[in-house]
Amino acid sequence: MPELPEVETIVRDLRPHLRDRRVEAVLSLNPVVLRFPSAESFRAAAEGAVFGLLARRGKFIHAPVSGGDHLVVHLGMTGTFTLEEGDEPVRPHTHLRLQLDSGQELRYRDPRRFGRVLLGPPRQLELARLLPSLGPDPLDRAFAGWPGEGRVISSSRAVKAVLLDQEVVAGCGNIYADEALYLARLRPTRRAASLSAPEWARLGAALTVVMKEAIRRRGTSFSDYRDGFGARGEAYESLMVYGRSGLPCVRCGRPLVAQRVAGRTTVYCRRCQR
DNA sequence: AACGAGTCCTGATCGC
DNA sequence: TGCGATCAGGACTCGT
Repeated sequence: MPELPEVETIVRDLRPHLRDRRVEAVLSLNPVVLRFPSAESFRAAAEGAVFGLLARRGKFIHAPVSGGDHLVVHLGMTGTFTLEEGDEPVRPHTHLRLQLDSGQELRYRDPRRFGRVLLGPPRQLELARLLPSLGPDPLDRAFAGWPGEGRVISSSRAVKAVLLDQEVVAGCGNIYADEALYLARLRPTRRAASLSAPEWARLGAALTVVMKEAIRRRGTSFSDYRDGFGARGEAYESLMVYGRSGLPCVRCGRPLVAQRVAGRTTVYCRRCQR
């Protein structure tokens, strides 16, 4: 599933290629993935629009266009957002095709349709609750020291559940929550309120480390993820726990265990994570 | 407040 | 070979 590193990779890939590109035509649009506005309004606003500089907010791709609107894309579980040549075959489940003045096409594809597309002024989308409010981003400079010098997060929820809450940390999903907890040597089932300030600081630092390392490897491809040009990432090989249930812990050699926490499959080491 | 369960959805995998 | 069951889960809603 695309999380922060995957979305960041896509944004960095596409940013220089989309800048100043004009949308010649909306070649296809599946209304089921369009949360706002109507298909008619989308077409009217998109055609002729010129892209500015792409940005990422949590797991959302924000593509500003002339006139102040943002084309906002969330990839859900299986979404891809790629720049392809116009004569490339259109794959199944392609829900949006924008023809650009470069002859290329910007394509949004999502077999499982958990993702979404919006177009509008970002502030208005937030006020209308079409976009959620997001917590601090592990890639921001301001994230250093999260959750705050000497601060803790008082919650009865499992610390894993807290990491998956986009209002607490923007961009963290199941893979990197497990990886960060492993790096910080914290058991995912721990009640958040039981973590000390140094443990929180460790976790915050671990989040930034695992995200940056995954970006360096251009994201984790274990199923559907592709970068902005349709290629796979190679972070899967460097994962310490995710997808490694039953395999030896790289630190102590004991088999990693899988357990459902906060409704998600969670993998950790019973010895190394306390 | 915060949990679990249900919902959406398709493709990969597994057992028979 | 092929079929049905199961599982994967981000974000959201609803009931407890």
